[in-house]
Amino acid sequence: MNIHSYIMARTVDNSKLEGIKQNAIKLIVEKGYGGASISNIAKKAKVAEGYLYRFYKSKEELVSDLLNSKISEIADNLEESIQKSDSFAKIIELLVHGIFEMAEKSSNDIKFLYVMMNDYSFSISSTIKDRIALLCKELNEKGKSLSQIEETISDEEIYMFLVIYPIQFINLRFKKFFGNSKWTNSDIERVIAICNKSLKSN
Amino acid sequence: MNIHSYIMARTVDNSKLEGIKQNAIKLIVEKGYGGASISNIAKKAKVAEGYLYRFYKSKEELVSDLLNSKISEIADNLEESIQKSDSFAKIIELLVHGIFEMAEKSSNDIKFLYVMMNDYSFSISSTIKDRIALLCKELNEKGKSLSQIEETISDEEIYMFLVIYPIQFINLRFKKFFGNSKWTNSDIERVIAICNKSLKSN
Amino acid sequence: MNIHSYIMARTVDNSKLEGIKQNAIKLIVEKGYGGASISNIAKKAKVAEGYLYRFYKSKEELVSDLLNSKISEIADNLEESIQKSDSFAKIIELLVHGIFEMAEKSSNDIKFLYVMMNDYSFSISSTIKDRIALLCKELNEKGKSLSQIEETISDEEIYMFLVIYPIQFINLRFKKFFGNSKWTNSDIERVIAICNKSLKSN
Amino acid sequence: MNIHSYIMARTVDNSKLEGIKQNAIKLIVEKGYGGASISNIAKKAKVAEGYLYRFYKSKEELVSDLLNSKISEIADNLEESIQKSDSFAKIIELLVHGIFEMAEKSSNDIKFLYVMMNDYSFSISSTIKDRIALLCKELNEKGKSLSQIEETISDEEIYMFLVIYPIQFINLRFKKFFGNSKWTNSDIERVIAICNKSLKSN
DNA sequence: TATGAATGAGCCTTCATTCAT
DNA sequence: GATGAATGAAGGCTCATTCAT
Repeated sequence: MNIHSYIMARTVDNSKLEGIKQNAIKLIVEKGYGGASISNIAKKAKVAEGYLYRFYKSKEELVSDLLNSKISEIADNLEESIQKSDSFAKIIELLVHGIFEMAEKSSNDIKFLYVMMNDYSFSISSTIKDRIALLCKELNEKGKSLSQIEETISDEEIYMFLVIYPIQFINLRFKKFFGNSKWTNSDIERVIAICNKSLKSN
Repeated sequence: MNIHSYIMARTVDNSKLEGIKQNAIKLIVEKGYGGASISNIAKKAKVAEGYLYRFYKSKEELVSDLLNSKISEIADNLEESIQKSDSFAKIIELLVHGIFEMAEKSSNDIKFLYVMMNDYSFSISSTIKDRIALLCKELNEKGKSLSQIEETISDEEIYMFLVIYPIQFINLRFKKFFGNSKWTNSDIERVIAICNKSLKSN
Repeated sequence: MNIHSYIMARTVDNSKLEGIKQNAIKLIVEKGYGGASISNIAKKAKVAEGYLYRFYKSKEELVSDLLNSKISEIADNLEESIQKSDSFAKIIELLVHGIFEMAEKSSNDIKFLYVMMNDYSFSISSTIKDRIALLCKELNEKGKSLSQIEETISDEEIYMFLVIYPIQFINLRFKKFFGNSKWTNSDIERVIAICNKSLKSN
Repeated sequence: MNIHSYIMARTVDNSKLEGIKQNAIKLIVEKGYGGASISNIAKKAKVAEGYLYRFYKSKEELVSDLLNSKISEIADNLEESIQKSDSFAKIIELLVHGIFEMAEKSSNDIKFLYVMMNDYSFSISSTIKDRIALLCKELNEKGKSLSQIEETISDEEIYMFLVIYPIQFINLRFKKFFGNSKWTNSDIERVIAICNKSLKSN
């Protein structure tokens, strides 16, 4: 095997794996975990049923990995937002925009996150949970040291507003609970404003 | 047949249906919709598998009814809170306490609500959705007429804070995401304070 | 209990049993043996499910009895036709008319007979089978002694023409295999003519 | 993979599907549609239960296909008999022999046909029904143009004698209604003679 | 007598998973 | 690597039958 074919193989491979992942997410969102059969996922990803088992040893592992990887994206987003900013307001802005971008780019991803995070049968790996908790703590401390967030705010509340609130908002829109689906820039600004108002010291 | 046995019969009957409902909720929370098999539900409820079909014509109907009935409890709670109060702060207080009480009385119910509301494969009946939207609107108008909530607040945001936030908070605790499970009275007061701060005019 | 109520009871009783029988026949014809559930039969007969088991110890027994009783009607018809006639042609005429009348009076009965006779999972009691065979033999002998049927005709052929042929013809019509459903008097005459032509000596 | 194993693979494969078909037919004949469970069919065919669903999307489809395919054999038989013959008597001879051969080769097939054709819950595809009706018409016209069958004979009567009569006769024998099971060559000749006598002009 | 609640075996079907090719 | 035939456990659901009332 020469370099060329090696690169080809890798390319083909990754696109196939990516197809599996995306269709798994899509089907789980649409039909739930039980409704997303391996057979359907494979069919939509144009891959043989058995192929999937080269990467994951079970359906559960596939979904678990997917959940952890998508949550990690949120954590990455959080981390970057912290690193890139010097004020608490800036962090919120970056983070919330980041989450909305994720929703814009792939609505299924954010729906998937929404569905899977709010569940007792699947759970996020404790490593990632710890990472997120730590980032919330760091953010909280930073905000307080800058006197930009209220003293009484807990790490948990940081998480509630910066992670849960945007995800819930976006999915409420997807579900058209209050009629309007999707969102405008002013909706995003509004979410940012709410977070600011709720957390910041006055 | 005397009165006693009559009452017994009725009691036994209702307790069977109640057992089905509660064990369905419990199993769905623990294992998800797919993981909660009719066979398991029946076994735990100490009832024959087929018996369940006297009340519901399918598993889906059972779960749908359960979801709608639990959501209705929240709506009832909301409605009562509005009726019993004369200030916006009082409404929030009653409502949030009501939700925590529900969680206290039956943690599975609030977990079930959390799991099922955050899902794309099951949905709340539009009647109940409309009812809740209307109550949020009413509440918003009332709050604004009393100048107790900010002018920019939407009905949707009322819903986000008064319904979503408490449910998310409670389940975050159940999941021990930030270490501590359960909650104290001061946690409840804190949730109320957050809602007030976030919504009220200043 | 006085005579009046006794008669009443019997009357009610028989009508209920009759309802069970007729609805069983109807449902079996429409949906097959498996599709005719005791629950459905009872519902249509306006009787409790368990009531049926006062008369028959199983669903199979019910259907078996029904089959034998309807076959017996054919046998009775055959017997009467023989007794009432002095020529072979007259017998055929009476018998065929009798079968068409049965179909006219209750299409379900003749359909039921058609469905159940052509089956390997249910069978006619050997007593009735013997009775019919005997009647065919008697008829054959009578026809031959009168030199009205061909010498080579067997008892079996008598049965094929006098019982099977009319039943098959009627049901072919019910099924509209050749377009036309139901029949006219001339269709009946035609069946009689065919039987005569096929069996009689020339 | 060599040619031999290739052939083997194909053989095994077809034999599995064939096993499913034959055992389905056998069990339906023995126990009726409801009594022939997928589980039993699969067990007898030495195949996993689920395997069946690679070929048919439901039990009903399996049985429907089987019925239509067996009826088609009769239609093929009819068609060939017409094509190969120049006289009406020859057609009858070929056709009746063909049906008896089918019964000889696989008694279950003819029993299955007998059971399923005489039923109101399953029905032959209208395409095949039309084809048979057309063949009967063709046969009738041919016979009449040759002055070999009576003017009054209808297409329906052609069907009654050439298709129904032999099938009914064979199954009457299988059921030993008149004692004797199976048949001899002279029985076959007798069926042919009856058909001729009944239909032909004199 | 008559009911219908309650049972549980068994049905059809789906689907995660394995493995020979 | 990649396929998809084949498996069989388990799922939802139906239904004949029993029995307390």
